Formats: sequence, structure tokens, C-alpha cells
Amino acid sequence: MSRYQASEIEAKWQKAWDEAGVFTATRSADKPKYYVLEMFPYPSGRIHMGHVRNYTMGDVIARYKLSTGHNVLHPMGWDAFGMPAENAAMATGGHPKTWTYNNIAEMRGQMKPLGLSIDWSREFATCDPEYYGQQQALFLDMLDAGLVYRKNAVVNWDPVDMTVLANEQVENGRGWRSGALVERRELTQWFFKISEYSEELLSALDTLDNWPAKVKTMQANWIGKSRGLQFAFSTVDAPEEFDRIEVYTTRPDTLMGASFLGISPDHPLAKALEKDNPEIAAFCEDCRRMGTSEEELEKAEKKGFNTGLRVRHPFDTAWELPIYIANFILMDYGTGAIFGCPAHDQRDFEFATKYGLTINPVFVPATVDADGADEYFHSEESAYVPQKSEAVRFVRGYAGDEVQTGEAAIDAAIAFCEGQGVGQGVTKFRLRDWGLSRQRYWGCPIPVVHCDSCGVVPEKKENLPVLLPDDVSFDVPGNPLDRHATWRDCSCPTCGAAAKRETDTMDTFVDSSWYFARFTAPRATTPTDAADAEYWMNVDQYIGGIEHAILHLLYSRFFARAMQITGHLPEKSKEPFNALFTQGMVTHAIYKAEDPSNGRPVYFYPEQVDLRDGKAFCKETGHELEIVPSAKMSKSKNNVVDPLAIIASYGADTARWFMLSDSPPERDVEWTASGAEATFKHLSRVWRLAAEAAEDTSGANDQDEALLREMHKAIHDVTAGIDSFGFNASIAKLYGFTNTLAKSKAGGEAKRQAARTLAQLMSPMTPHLAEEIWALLGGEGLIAHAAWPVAEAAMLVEDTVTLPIQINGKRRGELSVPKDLAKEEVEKLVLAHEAVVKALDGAAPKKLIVVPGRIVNVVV
RNA sequence: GCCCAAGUGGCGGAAUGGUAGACGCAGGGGAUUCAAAAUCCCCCGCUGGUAACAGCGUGCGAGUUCGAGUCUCGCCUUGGGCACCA
Repeated sequence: MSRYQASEIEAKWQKAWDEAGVFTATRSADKPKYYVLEMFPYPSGRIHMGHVRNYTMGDVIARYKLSTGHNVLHPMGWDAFGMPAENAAMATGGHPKTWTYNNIAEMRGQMKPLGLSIDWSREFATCDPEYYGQQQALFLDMLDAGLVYRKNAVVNWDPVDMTVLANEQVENGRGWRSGALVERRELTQWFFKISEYSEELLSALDTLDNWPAKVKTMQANWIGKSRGLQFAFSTVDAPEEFDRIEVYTTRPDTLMGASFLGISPDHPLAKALEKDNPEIAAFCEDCRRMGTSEEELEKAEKKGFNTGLRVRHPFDTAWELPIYIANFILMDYGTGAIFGCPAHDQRDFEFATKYGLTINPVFVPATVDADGADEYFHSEESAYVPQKSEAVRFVRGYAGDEVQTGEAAIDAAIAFCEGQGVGQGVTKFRLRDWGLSRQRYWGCPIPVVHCDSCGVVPEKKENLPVLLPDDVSFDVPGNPLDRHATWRDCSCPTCGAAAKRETDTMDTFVDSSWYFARFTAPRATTPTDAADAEYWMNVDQYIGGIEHAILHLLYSRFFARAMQITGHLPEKSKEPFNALFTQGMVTHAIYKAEDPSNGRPVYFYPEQVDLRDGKAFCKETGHELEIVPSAKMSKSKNNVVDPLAIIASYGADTARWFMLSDSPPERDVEWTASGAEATFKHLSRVWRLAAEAAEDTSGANDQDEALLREMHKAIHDVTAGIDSFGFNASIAKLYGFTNTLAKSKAGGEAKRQAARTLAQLMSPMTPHLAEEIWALLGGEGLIAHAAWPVAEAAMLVEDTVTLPIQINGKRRGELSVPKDLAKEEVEKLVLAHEAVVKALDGAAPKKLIVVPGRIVNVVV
């Protein structure tokens, strides 16, 4: 008997699938469709284990759905625009296009040996003119529909390199290449009106039954619907056009605790004041010398500048509050101005403490009486910030009951203020419009033209695509499109006069916001094809990383709506992803030592390490190394496992099986050499068992039924596992069933039947091995075409059950009873049980709980 | 800083509020072998005990329940996101 030869088997069956066109997606009315999609990769040039895991999961679903009678669409493409290609061009002098297409070819070549059931005829890259040209058409339709507009927005500006930086290119407030202090600079940029859909994107989350709850929660928080009061403070001594300052607050009930007014450094008043006041100008400039990310803003030291101006409290015109310019107030949210209530907001508390402002408590815990309020506050070193749902005692309230919840107090305060003519209750959202302009080359050109007489003019559709020019260089920083005269200079589509092209390109999130729709008709000469979109949409199962929980998925949901409005998607595709699954990362141990000369860590590759008794030793020196388990794979830590090396030594089936076996799909999985080795041994064993069964000439016997019963249980459990994304659970059952088969004394025919079924159940995970066994044991045609096995209900029923007996919640014995035995009969048997008699010692039980078929608990 | 998760043996993990540790790895013992590889069988949470068995045990601290890994509240640690990384 020969051995399990993965490389031979895998090449053979991949060829057979190709020749039979098994995975070509076809539209037909006779079968239901199923669209499974994994988030498409960025073409970095190498596939990594995370890809293997992600695509294997999708492949399990795709192959399973194929064998349950569906027309399956399982495509692959490339998220191919973006900064790394430009960075590579700057570093090595090549061209982003060459770099990208080379990487794609490289990665496609690495992906194919995995044996994924992908319809490669639909492949595209977002940097293909055929794709981004249709994206430009889509943009023009959205412009026409009023979904796109221009406004000013701030960017990270590197004053030395004279270029715009991405947030990740800003390190500690400095440009990553130049090291110059980054400035915030305003540019006119293009925006999608996603914020108009805030309410819709929020409420529709409720319809996404097959999305993880955590993703929906994150999106809901991101959209950030709030109810509050918007009102104006009248100013004292302020410039004329600023006699009132609008503020928005979600806690109007704390208005009597106000101690200052804070405005953003970008607030019109701040901008007006800095013109005549060098100190204010210096402060504002300092505030702007910071990256644009919210994280940086929040973590920065809170600073303010007293403008010397004041506002009058709306309830008491004699009460004046100082106006501060504060670095932590965003112009983008609310009105760019707030009132500070230090007693009940930790950030305001720290600000007030720093600048010696008054702290007026508005409420205290309901358990503290009114007289003890001041004493309570003086003993605290922080703001008192209870849950809004908690009832508190108001000592400086002005509306509603003395003791009420924050929620009730807010409602009462809004009603009172509206009655007094002090502002009105408004609903606001945190979600901002989506700025899509990028001052970069390697992206989809925004198809508009700037004309001196006509203004901003859309390019004509017949002139699309607006192609990226190839003759560009990256030897100087900045956007090459900006300095490419012959590309930039054009004629106005409206009046024909000399005009200039828009040199900004689109955010790469635009590319990935509609690729799922394009896959339904990747060669169409319009963005989508109505019949194909109608048939294939929606994506039935979308699979990807949790890191995309907010931005990519929210933008895609917005795009699906925009595409519906512009006639590119049907009504039913408003929510394009019926089910979402977020998979975990693949991790690997880091082997590390300290360099004695400088104390820096030194990282060792797995192949440099000997593992003995759970310890790691350097092969060369024999020194023991520190093991950091479950670390994210990273080139700099030398712990990246190359899928190609695994395929070369064990085969794709081993890589696929191991990626699914050890951890639940939503959690991280740690790649271990011993686990891969064990998987390979297991697959070899299955192969051997099948080969033995093929030659087994023994006749039917009384062991056959037991084996077939286990087979039906395996069918049931493995199928349930796949249906619920419990691939690790399915694999545990497959191990169990393999052990049963190995030990079975059943006859040859029963064993062959069991082995064929085992192959079918394994086929979504290890498709090549499954085909080989199927062929060996006389299965008809390809296993990929075979119908999924169905468990017979009669074979799953057990006659007797074992009931654990607990005494006071601790297991003290067990009882074997017929499955349907009446509760009273069970109670009798329990009370007669040795351990129970002993524990009761003649007394009657306090309580006797019988959960039929599960457990018995006796309380004594 | 804010939002969202996760935490169970030496390790990865299993467990509709109902026998904690399925399945796999590592480890130990044995069979087979001239020997090895491969394969097969057995043991394997911690503490005490020859054993039967007893006590403890799901990050920490409270709570609900006949019964909590699972539900509630408060912490700790790790990971993801924070709008120009993709």
C-alpha cells in the first residue's frame, strides 16, 4: 500500500475541477443561488496564514452550498489602489502599477494551490481601468443625485515634504519621513453625504439578524444618535457678529452647573479673535499643530486659553461665564462650542481644576440628602458621572422632580427650556460626511474638471474612464498628478475652454464599497447589470476581519443605498450583506532573547529554534529563548509562517484543516508546527483507513449497525457545525467518527459506506483528499458534484439516558433510565439511590428538581 | 481618552443556566521492532491519599439561582476600532 501523497493528489484534483468547470458561477432558474464572499485582499505580494484561514472558511461554505443544490457565486479580486504601492515606488524607484500587477500575479499563484472553489473568470482588480472607469460613472450619477458635494476640511500637512500625510504617517505629531512638525491645513475636498442617512443606517441595523451583535453595537455607537438642547448664550464685549454663541448639549439638566464656555480653535469666533490678538493666534496655531485623528486629540493634554470675553447665563443675566478656546473641542461635532459642567464631566472637571474655575454640583447620589451635598462634593477628587438611568438627587435642578433619573431630568430640562424660549430640543448624530478626496496618485481619478467660467464641471460619461497617466515619477514628494501638465490641462466639457482636471483621487474605501456588486457582472459596460444584480444579490455570507466592523461595512451600506437611488442595484439590496461573519487572526509564538551588548530584543525564526518540553532553545547556541505565545504575525518579529512552505511540506488540505480545527472561527488561532504535523498525520490516517476499507472483503455482520448509527450522528453534528460556523466543532466530530471507524469491526461494505460519507463530510475542509477517497471507494463522479448526505432521524435516537444526580448542586452519582420515563418514576429511583439515601439520612428532601433527560438535583 | 470584544488544564479549546475540561497538541507508560521511523493501546486539572474518596478549580471581587464558565454589577489584563493603513 502506498502513502498519502498530498502534492500529487492536490494537483490532480485541481486540474479535474478546472476541466469540469465546477466552480464557474451560472445563473439558472432551476436552482436557488448562494453568494459567498470573503473580503478581498490588498495585493501586498505574499499571501499569509490569515488569508488561508479567511478563504478556507468561505470555501467551506461555498462547497457545502454547492453540494446542497445551489448555484454558488464565490469570486475573488484585488483591493489594488492605495498607499503601499506609492511607498514602494518611492523606496525602490519602480512604478505603482507594475508593483501592483506583479504582486497580484504573485499572490494569485500562491492562492491557487489552496484549491479554493473560486470562479476565477470573474477576477478583477480595483486599479483596472474597466473597474475604476465604472466607479467614475457611479460617482457622476451620485453627483447628479446630490449625494456628493465640496467643502473645506482639515488634513495633516507636512510643511517640509509639502505633502498631505495619512494618520498612520504621523508619528508623535511629526511626519514619518521628514520628521517635521505636522500642521493641520484646510483644503477644499469632495464629500459623500453619508450623514443624511444617519437615521436610516442606524435603524436598519435592526434588520440585520445575521450580523454579529458587537458589529451592530459598534456601528450604532459610531453613528451616535443623541438628543439634546441647542441654545445660544449671549455674549459680553464680543465682536459684533458674535453677539450670540450657539451650543449643543446632551446634558441640559446640568445647565445650573455651568462654569465656562468652550469653543473649538476652528470656531469662527476663535478665528476672528486670532486676527487681532497674537496670543490667541499663537494658542490656536499650537492647537492646529497636531494630527487630525480623534485618538490623538483625546489623548493630548487638555489646554485652554481664556479669551477674556464672557457670556451671560440664559437663566440669570447677571451670571457671567468666561469663554475659553479649548484644544479638545471638535468643530465637526455639534456647533463647535460647549458649556463646561465640571461637577459632572471628568474632562471638564480636570479643565476647571487646571484653570481654577468654579465647580457647582447639580446633583448628588439619591442616598445623600440635600444638606450633605457640598460636603459630599468636597470629599471627591473627580466629577460625579452616574449612568443616565440612575436616579439622583438634584440640588441645583430647575425642571422635573428633586429625585429623578438623568434621562427624566434631560427630558424635563428640554421641555422647560423650550417653554422659556431658551433653545430647542434637537437630535444630532456623531457620524460625519465621508471625505473622499486624496491628494495621491495611485487611486481612482475624480472625474471632474475645473473651468474658470463654468466652475466645477463633471466629465462626460463618454469620456470615461479618466485614465491615470503612466508617465509619472515619485522622486519628489507630493501628488504627481498635480505636476503632470499634459494630463492636468484639458478642455471644459461644457464650454470647451481651457480647463484643469481635478488632481485628487478617491479614497480606497470607495473602491471596496461596491466591489461586491461588481462581481455579479464584472465585465458589464455599466457599473452593474440589472438581471445579474437581481439574481445574485445580496451577498448571502460575507466573511472578513473585525477591523472592518465600522468603516468599510458602514460605507458599503451607504453605497448600496446610493446605488439603489442611482439605479444600479435593486431595492432588496439596500442592505447588501445578509449575513456577516468576522473571523479572528492567525497568531504564532515569538522566540526572543536579549542582545547582551545593548539590551535590545533579538527575534528568532521558528526554524532556528528547538522545542523541547514546552521550552525553546536556540539550535546554534543551545541557549534557552523566551516564548511569547499567540502573537500577531509580524515580519519584524520573525514569526510569520509562509503558507507556501506549509503546502510544500504537508499539502493544502493540511493547512486548510488546521486553520479550521483548533479555535472557534471568530477567535484567534495559533499556528503551531506540532499542530500542523498532527493534522498531516490525521489526514494520512484517514487516507489509510479508506485504502484498507477498499480492500476489506469481510461480509456484513452485527457491528454494521453500530457503525452506521455513528455515521448518521456524524452527518448530523458535522452539518450542524457548518451551518452555525462551528467549523472547529465539526472537525472535533470528524476526529471522533474517524476513531470509531478505525476501531469498528463492521463488514467491508459498511466500512466503505462509512468512509465515503466521512470523505463527503470532510470535503468542504479537505476537498482534494475527499475526492481521492471518493474515487478510491467507487463514488460516482466528482465528490464536488455529489449531494450532501442527510442524517436519518431514526438512527439518531437513543433509548436510555444517563442522568447525573446532584446533591446540593454537587454531582454525587448517576442514574441510567429509559429516555421517556415519567418524572414520578425518576423521583422514586432517585430517592432510592444509595448516595441520596445516605445524604438524607432518613429526612425528607427540602426540594427535588428533575430536569427530564438532563439532570436531577436533591436539596437536603 | 472613548467605543467594542475576549479571558477555562502545561498549550489550543468543548460545554441550549444542568456531569467543567469533548476533540486535538505536548507529556508519561506500554505493545510492535535487532534497532529506529511509522503505527497501535493506556494514563493525563490541582492538592491530599496506596486506593476508595475528599477538598479546591473557568482573570479578580460581589450578586441572582435548587444549580453560574454561561445571567447582573464593579474591577484587572489582552486585542480590535477611533473617520487619510487596508
